[in-house]
Amino acid sequence: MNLVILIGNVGKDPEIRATRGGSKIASFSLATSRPGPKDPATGERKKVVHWHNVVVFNEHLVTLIERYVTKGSKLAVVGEVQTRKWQDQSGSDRWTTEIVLDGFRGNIELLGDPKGDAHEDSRPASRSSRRPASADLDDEIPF
Amino acid sequence: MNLVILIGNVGKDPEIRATRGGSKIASFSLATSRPGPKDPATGERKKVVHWHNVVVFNEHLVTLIERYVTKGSKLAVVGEVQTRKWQDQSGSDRWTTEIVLDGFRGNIELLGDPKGDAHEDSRPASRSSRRPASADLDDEIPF
Amino acid sequence: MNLVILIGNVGKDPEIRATRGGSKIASFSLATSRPGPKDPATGERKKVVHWHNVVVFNEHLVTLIERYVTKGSKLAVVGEVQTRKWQDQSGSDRWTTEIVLDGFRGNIELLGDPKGDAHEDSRPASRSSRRPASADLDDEIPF
Amino acid sequence: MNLVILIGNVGKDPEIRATRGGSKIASFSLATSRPGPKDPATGERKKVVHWHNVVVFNEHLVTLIERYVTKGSKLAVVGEVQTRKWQDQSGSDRWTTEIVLDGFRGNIELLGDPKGDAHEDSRPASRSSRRPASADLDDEIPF
DNA sequence: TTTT
DNA sequence: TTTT
Repeated sequence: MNLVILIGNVGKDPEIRATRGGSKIASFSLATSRPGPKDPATGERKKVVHWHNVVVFNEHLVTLIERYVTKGSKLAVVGEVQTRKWQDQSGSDRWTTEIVLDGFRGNIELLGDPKGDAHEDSRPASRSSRRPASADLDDEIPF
Repeated sequence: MNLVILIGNVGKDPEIRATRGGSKIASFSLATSRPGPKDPATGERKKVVHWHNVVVFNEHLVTLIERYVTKGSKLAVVGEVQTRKWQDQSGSDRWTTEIVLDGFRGNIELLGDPKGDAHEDSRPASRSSRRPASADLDDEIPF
Repeated sequence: MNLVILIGNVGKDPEIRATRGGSKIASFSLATSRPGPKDPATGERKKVVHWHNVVVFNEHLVTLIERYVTKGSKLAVVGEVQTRKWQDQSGSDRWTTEIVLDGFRGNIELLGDPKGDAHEDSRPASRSSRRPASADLDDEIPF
Repeated sequence: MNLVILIGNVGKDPEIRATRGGSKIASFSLATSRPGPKDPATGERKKVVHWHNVVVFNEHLVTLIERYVTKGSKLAVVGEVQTRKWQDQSGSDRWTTEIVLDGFRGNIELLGDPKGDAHEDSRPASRSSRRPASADLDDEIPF
């Protein structure tokens, strides 16, 4: 078993790229945070933040991301932890760890966007930057 | 939320080290595996294996690891994904991702060891290398 | 291991009661939903909803619930599944299953309330029904 | 999100039944346990046990259960909590909560059986009661 | 680097 | 690099 559950906010607009095979991959960074230890001076808790690289191969989820996820979106993500090895320009081994959503593994739940409207399960309002109304997949232009 | 659940096998005997503060930290690698895609030629499924670096700060769990966990042990681990930044010898930024078990966060369940006896919830049989009978913490008989 | 993770909406204002020992317990119902199968006629997906009885023994979390959780709140909940046996008025055995948040087990993350302001990690705005300013635990002003 | 992860032991041999549609359903009880509070008299921790009703609709997993799971098997189970309503003989409403493994949701990992051989990922040894060699799906009799 |  |  290899299961990760994260709830957090997206750091930048997701990147969508295509594989040589023609399928799409989405990737984005996600910040999870929790209250840290109390500052003995001020009595306040600073947040402890961790950043995660999320990579999505599941076609349905890539479509969801293209439509609804932007910088600042709050998401719940279910995936797998994977570390892959690569070589840097000097030929040394390097490792990168990613949260991977692939095949039937993995899920995403939309929990709201920075403008304050959560659209989980609902038809989204217009999303100027990424979501011109004319591109809406379920609402094909009626003329 | 930042929650990871892994079930897998320990790659080497865990390392135990002490912090400057005197508390103990355990670390080990854990392999999770799942059936991969079918080989079209042989019809067999190769396993897909992922390795994870697990780091344990929780004192109770470090004790458990010292007593019962060795190379080959099968474990369930509940923790948090954390990526930390460090500088390599050339001064470049590098990142390492670990599965961290800290404070009340995190848990370990023993699911068996390579010799085939699972000791979850039971008093362990002797564990020659790591577990001389005289070191048994619950059964201190000093003579 | 016995771990449940739910994200959903609270069905009614939580109930808070005290044990004979003087500690507080919070309980509420939580609805999780996911897209169901497509209706072949309309092509629409109805939501499939499941309701859960959540019971919270953890003192810190009870305080959080008293302050911030009302009917409609969206929450992430981490707990344990527990089924307990009881006798109905005719003396027959009955079973009730609950999602229990107890001791160090269990956590709650606030994901927004029906009025649209998520207060995760932030000082809440006034919460008329449940949250008269004078009851605010961090701002005790006894006059 | 509605996600449950259990690790425990199967209480009885699973029951397999067919739906009117011809598909198979497996069901079994699973006991999870954890160390309870220390008995102040003896200093020992009794185990706290919880029983769960697991129902499996996923065809692949039903096959796995038929082949490998018997009373005493240790399993990891990933599923969903679902409560359904029914009427008892007097016509009163009753509720039953189950851990459901359905569609792509849900997974099972074999962690060992009571005879001590874990067969996760491996071809099983003979399993007298449920596993006559001639019924082995991957090892069809070659004559 | 593990395990079945 | 996010969010409240």
